[in-house]
Amino acid sequence: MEPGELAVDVGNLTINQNKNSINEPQDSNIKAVTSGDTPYTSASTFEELNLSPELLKGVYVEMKFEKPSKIQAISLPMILNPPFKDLIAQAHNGSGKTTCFTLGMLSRVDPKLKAPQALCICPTRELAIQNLEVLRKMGKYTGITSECGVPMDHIPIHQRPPIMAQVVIGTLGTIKSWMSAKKLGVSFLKILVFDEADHMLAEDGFKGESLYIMENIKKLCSHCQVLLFSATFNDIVKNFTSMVVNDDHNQLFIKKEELSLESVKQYKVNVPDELAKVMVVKDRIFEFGERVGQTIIFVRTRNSATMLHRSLADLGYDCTTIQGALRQEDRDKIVKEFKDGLTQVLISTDLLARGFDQQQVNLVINYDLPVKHDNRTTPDCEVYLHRIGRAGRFGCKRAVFNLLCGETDNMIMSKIESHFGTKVAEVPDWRSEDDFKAALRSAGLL
DNA sequence: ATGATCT
Repeated sequence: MEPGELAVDVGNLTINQNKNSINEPQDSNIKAVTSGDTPYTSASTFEELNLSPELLKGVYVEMKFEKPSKIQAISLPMILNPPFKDLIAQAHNGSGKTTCFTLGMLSRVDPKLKAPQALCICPTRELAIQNLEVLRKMGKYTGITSECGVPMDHIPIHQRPPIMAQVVIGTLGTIKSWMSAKKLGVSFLKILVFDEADHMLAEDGFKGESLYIMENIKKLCSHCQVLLFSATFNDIVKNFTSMVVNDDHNQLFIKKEELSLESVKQYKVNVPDELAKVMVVKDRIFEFGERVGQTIIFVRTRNSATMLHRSLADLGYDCTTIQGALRQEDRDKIVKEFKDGLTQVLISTDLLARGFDQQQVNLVINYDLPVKHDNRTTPDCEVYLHRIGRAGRFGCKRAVFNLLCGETDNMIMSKIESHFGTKVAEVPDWRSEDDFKAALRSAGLL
């Protein structure tokens, strides 16, 4: 902590949950570090935030929110009030981060100025589209214009008119190309958001590209508020974030011990070979899965996504698969079908590991464990947390099955367990229907 | 040899 900064333990503030989030993880120990002597009062109602009547209507009528969640109560006064300091905020999956920066963007836009004033950068096309849908819903009565910056049509960038929308939400690559083609003016930007910020700033993530955008904007904008949001910030990224925000910024972090996985029932299943993995998926997941809601199966590579999908399809099991090599239209179609509940089981690479919000998902399968890309024997604990965060965003039922094959997998799994300080129960026999039933029952799913 | 974004 910098000298002069004030650490406030806001752990005992009243928790005001959104009506519709039954099992919102308790952000019980958010550590707030506010810089300087700017006082902030936690907002117990949305009225206190001085939102426009149109925006407030969107919050209540469209979003059906009642009161700010914990992260919203603490972060929104920091985001919405002068001097509009930069913010680094960590909060649990499903705790309402999107609402924080969406309200931030919508309320800082000057409706009369028809130019990009808020920009949100996301790691994937799917997340950008999802975030834009939330923003349009929340901002329905404001008349604020928005545009999705993802590769969509086949019109070359140079044949496009300049972007006029007041809020732009998009993926890194598209935003970057729009900027270098001078189609996205940033002179009037007031607020810049990085969703899944730790990944956006990670060395093995999108660090270089993010810095390009950041520097480009800072050259043309004297004062643009920067918000960094994620459920995870490892120590390396955490240290680096101070390089991209103003020295005089606010921070909200969750204690590592508090980032617990308690609300998810985790299991490990030892299998002898890959065929056994496929058999577990078809005999257990398909048998029980449909009864307990939707399922996402995470695999490591695009190729194994395709292979698993083919194996299951050959056996007559109905599921879909998504990965970055598919055509954009196909990706959109598969996500839409899944969100509409038309498909029950979706196989995915880590494309959907972060941020993807589908409340009916109650089961997550780690067909392959999440590992570092430069070292396949090292677990990627951040990705693990994000993957299991896809399950049970609504209601209190959720389970994760980790399929382990061989010594290395067991070693990786035990490293994940010790990293989070949790013990993952083992399903004794992968062939036993009763063992799976017992596991699902214990998770509250049967 | 491998996830994610663009030109």
